[in-house]
Amino acid sequence: MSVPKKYAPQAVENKWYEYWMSHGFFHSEPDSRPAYTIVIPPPNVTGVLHMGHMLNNTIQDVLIRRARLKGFNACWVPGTDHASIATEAKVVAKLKAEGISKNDLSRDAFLEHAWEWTHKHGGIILEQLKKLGASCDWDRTKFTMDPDMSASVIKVFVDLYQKGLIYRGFRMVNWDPEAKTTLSDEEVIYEEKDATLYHIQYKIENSDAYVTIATTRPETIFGDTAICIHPEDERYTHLKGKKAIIPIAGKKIPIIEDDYVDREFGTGCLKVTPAHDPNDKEIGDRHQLEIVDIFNDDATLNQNGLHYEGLDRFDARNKIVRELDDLGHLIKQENFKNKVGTSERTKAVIEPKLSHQWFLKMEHLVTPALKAVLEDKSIRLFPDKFENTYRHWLENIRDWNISRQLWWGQQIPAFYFGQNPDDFVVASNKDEALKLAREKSGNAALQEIDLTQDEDVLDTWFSSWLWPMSVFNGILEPDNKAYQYYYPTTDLVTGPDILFFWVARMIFAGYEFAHAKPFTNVYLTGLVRDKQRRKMSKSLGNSPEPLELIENFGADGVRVGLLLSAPAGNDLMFDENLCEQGRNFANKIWNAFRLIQSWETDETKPAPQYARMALEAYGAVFQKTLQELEDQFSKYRISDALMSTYKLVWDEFCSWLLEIVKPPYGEKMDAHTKQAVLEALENNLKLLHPFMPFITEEIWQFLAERTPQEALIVSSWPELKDFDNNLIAGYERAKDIISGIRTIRKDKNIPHKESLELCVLQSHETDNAFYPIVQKLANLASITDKDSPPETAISFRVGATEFFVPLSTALNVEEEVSKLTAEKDYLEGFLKSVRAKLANERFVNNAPEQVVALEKQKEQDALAKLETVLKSLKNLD
RNA sequence: GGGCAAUUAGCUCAGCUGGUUCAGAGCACCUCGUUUACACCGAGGGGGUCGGGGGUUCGAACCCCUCAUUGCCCACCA
Repeated sequence: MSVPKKYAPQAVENKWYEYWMSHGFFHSEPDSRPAYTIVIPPPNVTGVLHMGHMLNNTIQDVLIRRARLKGFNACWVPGTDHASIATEAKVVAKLKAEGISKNDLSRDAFLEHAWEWTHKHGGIILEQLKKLGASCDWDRTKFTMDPDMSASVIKVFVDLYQKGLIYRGFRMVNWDPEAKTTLSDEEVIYEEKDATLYHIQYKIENSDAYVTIATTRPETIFGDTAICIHPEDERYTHLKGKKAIIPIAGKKIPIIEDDYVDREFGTGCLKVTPAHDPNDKEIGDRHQLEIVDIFNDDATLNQNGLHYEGLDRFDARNKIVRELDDLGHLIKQENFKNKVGTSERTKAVIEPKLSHQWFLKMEHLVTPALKAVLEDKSIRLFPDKFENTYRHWLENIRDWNISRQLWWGQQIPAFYFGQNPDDFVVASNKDEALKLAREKSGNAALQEIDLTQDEDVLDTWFSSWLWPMSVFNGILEPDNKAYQYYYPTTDLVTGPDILFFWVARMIFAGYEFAHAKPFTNVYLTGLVRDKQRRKMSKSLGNSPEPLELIENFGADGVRVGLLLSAPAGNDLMFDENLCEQGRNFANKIWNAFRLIQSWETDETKPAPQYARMALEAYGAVFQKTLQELEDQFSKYRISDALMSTYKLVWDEFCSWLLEIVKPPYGEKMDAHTKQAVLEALENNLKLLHPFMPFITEEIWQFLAERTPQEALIVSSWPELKDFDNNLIAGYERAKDIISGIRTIRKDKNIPHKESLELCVLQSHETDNAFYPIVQKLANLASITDKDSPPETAISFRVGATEFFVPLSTALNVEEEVSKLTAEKDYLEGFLKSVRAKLANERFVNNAPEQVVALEKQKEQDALAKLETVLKSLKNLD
């Protein structure tokens, strides 16, 4: 098998992905090994892969591949989310484009379209993940609307209802007039917007007086059922007990007093519209005010809006303002900054609306969830700064509105049998429901046909909060082997934007239904932004096409690019240069491999001293890196871990080790050294594999004939061993000496081919051991000890040791003198400051002994250096 | 309105409980270098008064106060 000169990722990536799949390496079954489980944050079933998914899933794959190498039974469960509102919106839009209105379809007919759409577009995103190299257990792929998944959701709903945690309530909820459904508080995004504060005067009944209120929503005057003043506001005492007349409508409403009113704001007078504002609703409840709803479901005005009936709320606002102005009721308009809630999905401005909805009580669920994250730390958030956010949300949580006026999703298992609000039962199937309904109504003659199931479906998150359990069928069959084995899962990797939507709720569900946490570590990624820090979005066109990136840089390159600058919780400024760096790294690895495999060996040749030394030292450096990686991974500092690996391979392995052991031109290599280098390469491939699975497997398979069981993906992580720090220190000194000589060559324009001599003043044992390396790499004819500096030579120091390179060409005395003089000046200044410090009694008395001793050592070292500098200067005179 | 976090080289970020290296990395930049793995490369190099101001300390990028800027989260002031 010949090794191609260029590494061509595309063919290689497909080849190995198929190979891994066909040998079932991604598949996991419970066994005697410890489990390492990750469940994917299920993307929307009809979604398309974007850069956020790329980052997220690369991190998950790195974790799962490393766990697999470390001997865990690694299981990464993939799947998709039905994404109730998002998918329904897409289907509605698609039907609309075909000239079909959702209103004209029956529920069943609509669902048929939705399923068709799901089957057509569903799972595309999972296919895209395969290109990235995601080693998911595809046999376990789940969809949140799979029959068993839906059954889990229904079971949980019934269960919570029976526990009294789910209830039906008439409350003010967030209404999305575009999707015509309610939304949870979390699905509403508040944005500051420029608005107008209208001052409108209402006539006082039986009087010529007026009262002026300030409002941002003049269109709601038809829903006014009171004017409210502060009880102690002296400006308005004369209005107490009077009635005001709503302009245009002419309706009389009471003037009431409530200390909710802020006297400083606006006019100090508030119009009360209980049907369309949560605060007004509360005031209304306190004063038993009438509730007048003026909107239809699509936020057009209803018959209460009189001649504005049928108009959209914003059109109506403009027209009403004009009419008020014409009638002389508009006193003033002022600019005003207002927070407006919009729907996360449709962007429509949210309308507060009173309606019957299903709610889940949260109070009881919060307690174990707070404890796990903040007290026991049995669940850990990375980075931990999110603990604050988490705490705050949980401590201020309100009941969760879980019903949605949509069709795509799990239909609420509540069945109505009568006209009263309480005439319903909750059951997981119709038979059960009928039984309960007969009991509850006392009417044994009730038939199935008398039952009407609630039209609404459940919030998407009411199914995805079960995900870590339900993918293993843990809700329906909690004793099953897989669930017992894989749950609780190990890591969760997701964005902080769904910390409340999903992460916290999974923790609630875990403790409520499994009495155990759903996962141990939560890695929260940042947002992928463009170079200018803008969010990536379709409309800006600043989002690269992931598959094109993979095409251009290889999946390995893109993975490295994404990881290089993605510390947990920090936004990632994506730049194609990062992928280029990843691709370059792959190229480097490829060429190192090509170099090594090209070496011809001579069995009779002994291993040279320099190679033995370098390999031993490299071994220590490798172990040190291995140790660093343990630490970095335990803190989920994935980009640091990648950088450590990057430097190990590029700098230590390629730039140093390979350059040192490389045989002189035209010579063969000894077999022992080549073997050792090959082993080092294999170990590097193991460390690299989680980051760059494809190229590493490709090289691994080139290196030897392997059976499937010997594939890199299922090999083993290198063993952690003790290492000698002195060995590394000595090696570093050798490198410094080599750099010193390279600098001289560069300064003096001496080509590498021309060999030099090196003289050492005050030689040290440790340096000695590594001289063979220095001699080889710096192309030295000799290294000799000297008692005093040679006549014409350039000096440099490494640590306290003085080195000289005698030059055949005449030395530029002037240049040397000025260089040495500068050094002399620096050392003298340095000495002065150290001595000042040591002369400072307060320092000597207060600082720890160690620190003082170190200062003294620094003084001694500087003194010694100064001495040699002075000696050299004298020689040059 | 409340809370949290950040501010260190041109860019993106490290810098653990204040003390061994005149502050580190990667990328970018500059100089030189191609018959001998790789120009998707090599060698060498420049670059920061650690956001401003005060304070504590023998000693501060690190602790305290204050100001400024940015980001995020939460919140029903019309």
